[in-house]
Amino acid sequence: MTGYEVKQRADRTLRFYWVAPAMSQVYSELARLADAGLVTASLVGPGGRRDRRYRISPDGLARLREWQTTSEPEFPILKHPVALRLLMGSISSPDAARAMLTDYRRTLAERRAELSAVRESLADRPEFAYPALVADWGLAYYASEDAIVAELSERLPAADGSGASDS
Amino acid sequence: MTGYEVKQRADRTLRFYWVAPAMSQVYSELARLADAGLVTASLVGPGGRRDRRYRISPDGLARLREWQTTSEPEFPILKHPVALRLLMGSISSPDAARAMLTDYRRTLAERRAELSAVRESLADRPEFAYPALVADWGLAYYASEDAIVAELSERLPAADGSGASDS
DNA sequence: TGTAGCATGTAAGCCGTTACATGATTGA
DNA sequence: TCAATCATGTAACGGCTTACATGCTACA
Repeated sequence: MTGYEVKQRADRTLRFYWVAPAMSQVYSELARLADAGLVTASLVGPGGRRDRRYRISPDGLARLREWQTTSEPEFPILKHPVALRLLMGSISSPDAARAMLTDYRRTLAERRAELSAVRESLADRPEFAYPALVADWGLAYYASEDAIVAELSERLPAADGSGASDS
Repeated sequence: MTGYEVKQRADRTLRFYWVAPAMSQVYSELARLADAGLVTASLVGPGGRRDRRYRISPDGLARLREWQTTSEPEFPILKHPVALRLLMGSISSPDAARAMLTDYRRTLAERRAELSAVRESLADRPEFAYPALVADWGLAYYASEDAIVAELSERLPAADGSGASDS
């Protein structure tokens, strides 16, 4: 794949479980991997274009496999701007918190639809069995997130004045 | 609070929804906030120790409130090393994937117990109503995570040779 | 002929980490 | 008296971002 294609692939699937890397990072990382011999590059394109097409090397595949099965996975890192704001809900009004949660459910629904589309494109394709499992994982996460946020919204105090104290 | 106390607080609650910052970051960030006038520092301690105790300033509180209610929260960022490895499950054996998921459920249970303890310490304390809501959010997440991982484990192909192809 | 998409990079900077470095207080 | 905990910082570096910069190809 070219760097550009790697970026497209990452935007399609990787971003749900990791980060969608910037183009600049894709290119610099690919260059580092090539230096380390973990991928090989070839210049391609009819008419001698300077597109670089990368392929994983046997060494790279071995290292990837080793990383995958031997190294201990870290615990997932979550950075949740909505939960972070809710944590300090007491400095503002319950209504502000409620509105924020409602908005969040909306964007959650959009994300869910995007991942659903990915999941459908993976159906009945044995070569994508693992990506399909992971997509289902993501969909389950979004479903549970929507359910708990709905519940939390209801548990928020009814509208009255404004913020109480915190410590 | 002192920087040290801020760090302890972050380790106790913030780490479930964000990151547990390194001590060094707590101190440098506190210094930046003090420079910006968003917190005020006072030297304290019997006998003239040089402990710095910080307090949020009126300006800081106003800015925090503004950030909380006015700024649009980003969508949560998840970095999930287990999902990332599972995504490429086809380069190794289903058994390796199964073992990884089993391990993950174990550490998930530990985390869940830790957050449960925090949640219990927050019970029946109206001043911690919002932190309690957020703790319940986290507990719901861990519960759903455990359920879906158990299900995915079962959907993994039964043991046979080793890895198939991927693309 | 112009614009959207394909394609590749460099530079500066932010957020967060680990490693390094220091010192006071409490209590076994 | 020694170890754990409280307490504060600096330096180097990693991963990732935004801004900046360039040029080709397909097609409306």
